[in-house]
Amino acid sequence: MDELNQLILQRRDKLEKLHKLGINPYPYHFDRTHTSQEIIDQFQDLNEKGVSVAGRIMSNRQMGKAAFFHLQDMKGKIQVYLKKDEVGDTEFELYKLLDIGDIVGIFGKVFKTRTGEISIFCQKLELLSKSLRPLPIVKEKIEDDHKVVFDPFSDKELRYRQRYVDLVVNPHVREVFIKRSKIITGMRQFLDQYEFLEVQTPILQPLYGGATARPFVTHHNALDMKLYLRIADELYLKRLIIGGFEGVYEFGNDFRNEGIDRFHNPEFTQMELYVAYKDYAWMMEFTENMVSQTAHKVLGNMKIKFQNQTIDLTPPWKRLPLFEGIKEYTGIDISQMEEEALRNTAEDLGIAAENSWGSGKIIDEIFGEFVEPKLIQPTFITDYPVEMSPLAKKHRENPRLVERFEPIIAGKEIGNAFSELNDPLDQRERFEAQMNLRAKGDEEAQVLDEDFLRALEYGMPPTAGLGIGIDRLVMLLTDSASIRDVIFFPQMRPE
RNA sequence: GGGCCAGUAGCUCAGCCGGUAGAGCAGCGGCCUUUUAAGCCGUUGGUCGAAGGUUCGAUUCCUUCCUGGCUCACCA
Repeated sequence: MDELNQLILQRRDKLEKLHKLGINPYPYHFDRTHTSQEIIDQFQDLNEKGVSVAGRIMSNRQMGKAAFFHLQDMKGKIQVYLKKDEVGDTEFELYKLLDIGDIVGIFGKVFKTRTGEISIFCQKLELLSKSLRPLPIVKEKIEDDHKVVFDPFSDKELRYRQRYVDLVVNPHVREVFIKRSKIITGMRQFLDQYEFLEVQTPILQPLYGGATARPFVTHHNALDMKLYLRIADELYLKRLIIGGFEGVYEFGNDFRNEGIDRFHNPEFTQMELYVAYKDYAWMMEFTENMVSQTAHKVLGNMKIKFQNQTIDLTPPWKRLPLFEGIKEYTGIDISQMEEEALRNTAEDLGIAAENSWGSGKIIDEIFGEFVEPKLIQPTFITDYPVEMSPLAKKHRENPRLVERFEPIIAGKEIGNAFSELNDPLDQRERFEAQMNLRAKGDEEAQVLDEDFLRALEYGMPPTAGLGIGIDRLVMLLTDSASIRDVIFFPQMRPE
């Protein structure tokens, strides 16, 4: 508990006075007829008409026996003009006990002030919730048609810890999260056109799989067993394909017990999709259509600005096989190299390859260092080495590769997809190879899932699968530099 | 985990080659019945992130720690 400072004590004092005036500072409901935005949009029709609005007081200018203040609701702000002659002594007393941050309801007539601002001439004022804690005051003015903000609430630590305050005083933050919601809705609408089934699969799993990452571990008391928070949905969604659903998707949170930085939060959102009888080539087209159409729906454009770069999401996106990409950006053809040669090449390129790394890991490092950051425009990197992708189907033309792609935009992968491995014997071998890596000390190597293999043995149709990192996509479409700006409550150390 | 930077009033920030703190906004009091970063006059408010050290004296110098940001490493 922090101590009650003077400002809070003053507000508690006002609360007492309100009680003494017989006013309930926390009443039960309020009937509003319009939002702030509706009044502004429909001013021609509403001028001189009675309306009621509700919202939080965000500014206050008292001038003797009259006052102006702004109310903020979900859609914006509207000015209220109040004068003592109109509302009477009692309500003017109430007004004087109000603070910025209080939530009030107003009945009044729409009008335009002398300076031209659409406002409400208050006839009745009702307190809906007394605020006891001072909000950061952010002042702004319109200059040359754009908004100038003074002393914005900008301390990142405070903004993340008290996101509720951030949302109240920083409209652009609200916008980002509205867009986030629209992006997810847009994707869902796109997916539903195909009649895919939206499903939920377990978050608490006895075995974790579907990705290479360290898990969070927890314990179930009644069953007295270890459980893991999922690192991916993949293996359960494929079980559903085996069960006969021919298209399933899930928006869900995955949990990875790894570092935190501006691209990583331990808890993040992913959309995974699996479609029977399709392959990764089909999925590439699907992906570029879904992302570009969602962007168009939310932003009205397929050309977007991201960190001072212009990115064109219009399909088709470039297809670039992994080895060709590495050749293009390093001049070295590593496609035929064995582990030893790869290791030497990596060293020559200045990458300190650790002993536990297999060839897949080394290739991934070279790619991540020399190619990925250069891929600003949307690019599908395709055809990864088989060791890097234990759940992907071997390439139809080259058994050393798998049919996999990652969509890369602005130098960051936003997803991962493949023709799903449905050969149960091959899958068992791949799992075993992973177990060997694990035995060598690779803590992120995947674990063998006997039930998943049993499911595969019953037969899974040819299937294409896709995972899209929703947080990264939202960053891209909202021009946000940090994942913390697109997650309401990013992980923080306790205060 | 490494490197760099930051933490001073409710918010945004000054100050600091040592002498126990300032501004703007907010708040409080006064004037003001169409203002808009309203204005004018007055005024309250701080264990200067925490602990230790150096010193007659530390917000200022040193050490350690805490929290956060950026960045590198690992990863989606």
